[in-house]
Amino acid sequence: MLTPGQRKVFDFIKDYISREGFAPSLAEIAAGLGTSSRGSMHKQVQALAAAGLIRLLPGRKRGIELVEDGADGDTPPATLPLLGRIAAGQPIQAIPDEQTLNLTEFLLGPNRFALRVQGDSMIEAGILDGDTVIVRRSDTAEDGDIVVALIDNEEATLKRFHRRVGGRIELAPENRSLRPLVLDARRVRIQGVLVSQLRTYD
Amino acid sequence: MLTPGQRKVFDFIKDYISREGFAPSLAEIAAGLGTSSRGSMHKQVQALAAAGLIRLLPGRKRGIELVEDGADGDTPPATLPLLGRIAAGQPIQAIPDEQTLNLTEFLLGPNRFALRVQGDSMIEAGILDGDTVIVRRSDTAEDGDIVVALIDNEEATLKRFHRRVGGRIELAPENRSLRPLVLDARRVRIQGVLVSQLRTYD
DNA sequence: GTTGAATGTTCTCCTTTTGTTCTCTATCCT
DNA sequence: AGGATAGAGAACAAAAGGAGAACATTCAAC
Repeated sequence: MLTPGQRKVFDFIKDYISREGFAPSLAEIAAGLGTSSRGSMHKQVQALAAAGLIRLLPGRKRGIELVEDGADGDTPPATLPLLGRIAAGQPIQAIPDEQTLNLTEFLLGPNRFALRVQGDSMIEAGILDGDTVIVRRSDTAEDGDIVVALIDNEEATLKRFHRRVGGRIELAPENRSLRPLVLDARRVRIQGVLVSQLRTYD
Repeated sequence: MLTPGQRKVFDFIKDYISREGFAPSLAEIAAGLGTSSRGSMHKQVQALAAAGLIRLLPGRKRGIELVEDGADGDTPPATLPLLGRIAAGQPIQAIPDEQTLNLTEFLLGPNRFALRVQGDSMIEAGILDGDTVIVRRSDTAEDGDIVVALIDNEEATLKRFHRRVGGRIELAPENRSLRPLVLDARRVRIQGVLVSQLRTYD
């Protein structure tokens, strides 16, 4: 296990290299951590090399290389630690009985598929252009579900589903600047119900 | 089996390590559990080591290592079929060279942890109350990143990060009815950068 | 080449943090 | 009552790591 100092040095080196394309000098590492001792950084860097996280080219200026190994040494798990609940203005509160997030059971399931969303029609439901949605195959839906529907066997659309009187169906976007569609049920074929949504920021 | 105290200590240690990247000191564990006795924590930690859940490096500061759970093997693929792109008013278009969505590489990675979001402060960024976010541990951020920040070592918050003149930092909610915070950089500690967001509708 | 600034290396000295050990108490449960 | 569990707090020693100096090398400019 790394000490706090080693951890900070290692993180700094990784950031620096990805930002600048070459390794930092000891003085730069020190400055990056708010100290001024090159000697101290030398010790830290030696410790990191001993831990196998970096490789040193002794004597060379900026002679630090990252050891390319899976990651930090840990294999990425199928689960992520779920630290708790974050609410503005409060410390992170642990969630009892729920310490890990199992992505598999969280997102996977029978008859599911994914779609990439294009457009802003569901923006007020928090589904943005470029998001990925996971859909459970189903030809029926509950009132209020968000569904993937095929209109006239032609156009596909992601909308909120409502039954209307007279066997009509409303497909409502979540975007004030767009109009809901109200259609005869025969023209609408439900293809699936939205079960989850995800987005990456990389 | 673990005693309640041991359980809490163990959970705290796991969360701390995934959040900070290094092990907590006994005093920090105590504070995390709302007590103040390092001596008592020392006993708990010894018991956890005896139970084989952690490994201790005697005498070392923060000398706690998590024992890797066996059964690691490889992460199961965890993929979903990616049918294509859905845009209102068009048929679903296949995305060339991208027929499956690999959730593992999409969401998992080293140094990541999850948090459940409470509140509407990021609603205009499409992050709603109850969503789960995945955060990459980092103590630095780029301008415009969404970060988990600790203010005065006390309050945690999820906000958009901007550097301001004079070494000040702006933490901006994505909600027109809330005000951005502008704080001295010394009061703000970045804990991680948002890498993804997910939501389920079950 | 020569040269000089940049940079790695080694040491010594110190401060602060932190593990360790002990003693005393306070609960809780059977 | 008696044991298991755990908190408070004090005292001590070791570890981590910063400061700063002195020296050795590297490396790019000349």
